[in-house]
Parts: sequence; structure tokens; C-alpha cells
Amino acid sequence: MKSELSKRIKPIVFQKGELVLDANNISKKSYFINKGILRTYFIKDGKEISEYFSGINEWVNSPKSFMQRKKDIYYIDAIENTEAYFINVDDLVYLFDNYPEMERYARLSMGTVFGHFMERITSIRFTSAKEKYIHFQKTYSGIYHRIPLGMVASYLGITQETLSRIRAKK
Amino acid sequence: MKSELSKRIKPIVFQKGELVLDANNISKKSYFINKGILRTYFIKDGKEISEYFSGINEWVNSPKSFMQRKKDIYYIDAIENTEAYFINVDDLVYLFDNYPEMERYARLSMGTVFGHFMERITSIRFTSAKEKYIHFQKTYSGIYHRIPLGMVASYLGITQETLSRIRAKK
DNA sequence: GTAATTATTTGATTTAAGTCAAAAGTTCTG
DNA sequence: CAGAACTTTTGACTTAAATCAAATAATTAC
Repeated sequence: MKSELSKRIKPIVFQKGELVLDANNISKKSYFINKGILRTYFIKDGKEISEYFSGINEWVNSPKSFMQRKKDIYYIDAIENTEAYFINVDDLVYLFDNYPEMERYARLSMGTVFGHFMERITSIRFTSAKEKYIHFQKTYSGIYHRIPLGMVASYLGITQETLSRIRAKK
Repeated sequence: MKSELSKRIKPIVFQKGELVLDANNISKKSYFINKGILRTYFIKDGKEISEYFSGINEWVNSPKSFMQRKKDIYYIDAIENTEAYFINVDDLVYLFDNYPEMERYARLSMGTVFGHFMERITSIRFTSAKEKYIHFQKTYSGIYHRIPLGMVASYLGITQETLSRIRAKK
């Protein structure tokens, strides 16, 4: 089964700043990061709002685009030079069809992600800007210092100025 | 397959105010609502914070407790007299084992819920208290007027007073 | 049906974070 | 490596929502 998977994934590299996925296109690819950081974001009132960041050993895609072949609002770009693998959704479906344990793995993985989302919602709802930043540092303990301030601010839903002041104080 | 499912679900009723699930216990049950409203909440600083509300034709459980048999922070109670069905996790696993299409259905359903979560995160991050309330009304268009103000306020992460003033203005 | 409890509204004041503006610091690019 | 183009910081001022406090209104229970 492992080789079935490895047969279907291909390496790809992205330069810093390069667009990995354009919200105007439907993407049948899902990426597994080997090195670097990808950012998922969307545009609101002409500004880029970061949705989340993905580092080493994480899968990244635009869920609606990838799973349902529907356009969604999410762009993905590279914050750093990034090395990744990608798999096509057709190949993934083939694996799900032939390896039920993979389907189960996918379902259970989603349960975990689910928990993270709920935690994030709580974090956003009830905390001051400072607490949000501390929570962000914990969530992204390995990579938080490599993400530009403006992107962090939009991820947290606070202004750059406020984040800059929070950083200055500590 | 339909009968396999119906063989394994049982009816249950809850009185208004009744606790459906205590965070101190692990629950192997998932409920499907036929009538009424259930509320999922947790306690923060001694206060009940509403996480979400569930109405007719929706499944409700405490995901971590149900799927992973681990304690989680979520309580569930009945906002109204409620009629529901429940299924035991063991029976659900049996169905997943024997009906791969159910496993797939579950995985795809989670994808949809996923999308709702992302939308909610966006709604929380960038909107004023008033916009949050408008979004809440859309999300719960069928039942929003049946949920007490205090519970709505904690769901939105704003104070009761602020919500009361928003309502007064429109 | 009335007292007791609980939920909602209204008012006055405070505060955290936003906005606007400009300066200082970085990093691209030819 | 020097100027352009971003990014981050700092300052002064504004505002939305929180807090504290008390008054109504609506449920619930006896």
C-alpha cells in the first residue's frame, strides 16, 4: 500500500512569493510539505487575510476545490522557498476505493482537524489581542517567527499596529 | 442498509433544561434531533459558553468523547423539550465496517462541516458585534428566535448588554 | 395569582483596540 | 550598492464594546 501511494505522488518546488493555487482556478492537487511554509489566504476588501499556515509534514489544499471540484475563495502561496509532493485527487480516490483503511484514516484525521478548529474558534472568541498572539505562538511553535508580521496580524484578526505594540512590550 | 441503521437507533426525549451529556462523563451516544433544540456548551471562568445549537434533522454529540472515548469539555443540554434518536458508537463502527459507503458518507459530511467551521472563523474574526448577530441569524435562520439572549451572546463572544442594544436598534 | 427567581434592558463610565499619519527599518532589484 | 518598494514601529486621537450598576420584564414555582 505504501508503494501504491508513493507511485502516485510527485515532487514540486515553489519559490518564495510564488502562487501555488489561484482561487480563480479549480485545483485537483493536494500538497505535502517537505520544507518551507505555505500560506492559505483569501481576499477581503482588497486585503489578503491569512487563513492558516502550513509547515513540514503537513497536507495543504483548498478543501472545496480539491474534494468537491468547486471554486472556493482560497489562494495558497509560498512564504519561503518550499519543497513539496503533490497527489492528484483522482489518484487519491483510487486509493480510497481500493484501500478502505485509507478512507478510515482520512475520516479520523479530519476528526482531529475538527478539534483544532473548535479550539481556534474558542481562542478567537474570548481572548484579548495579546492572548491571541500567545495562542498563535503555541499553535505554530515551530514556524511562527518565520511569518511576516502583517500576515500574522490578518490571521489573528487584529491590526498590524496592535500586533507590533504587543511584540514591543514583551 | 437503511433497515440496518433503523435497527440500531432508539428514540429518547429530553425535558427543557435537562442535561443530555455531562462533560465529566464519556458518552458513546450520538443524537439525531426530531423536534426541539439542543445546545452544546462549555464552562469558562464559571460561565456557560455556547458552542453551537442543533435543531431538527441534525446529529449532535461531543466528537472527542464519542469518536475517541476521551473526556472533552463539552456539555449538551436541551433548550426546549426535545425528541431525538440515538445510536451507540459501537453500532456505528459496525455499520462503517460493513458498509463502506457509510464510511465515505461520514467522511464527505465532515468535509461540509469543515467548510462551515472555516466560514464561522471568518465571521468571528472580522466583524462587528452587529454583523456577528446578523450572521448568527442567517446560520440559524429556523431557530434563532427560540434561543435565549444570554446564550446567543456567549455564542457570539459578546456581552448580553451589547446584544440587547443591537436588538433594540433594529 | 402572587412571590421569587431569572432574563433582559437601560444608563454612565472605562478601556482595548482601531484609525490615520508619519518615521524608521528591511529587502529587493537593476 | 544605491534607490525604490515594501514592512514594521511609534505617536496622537477615536470608537466600539466591556464593565459596573440598577431598573424592568418575563418565567417559574408554590
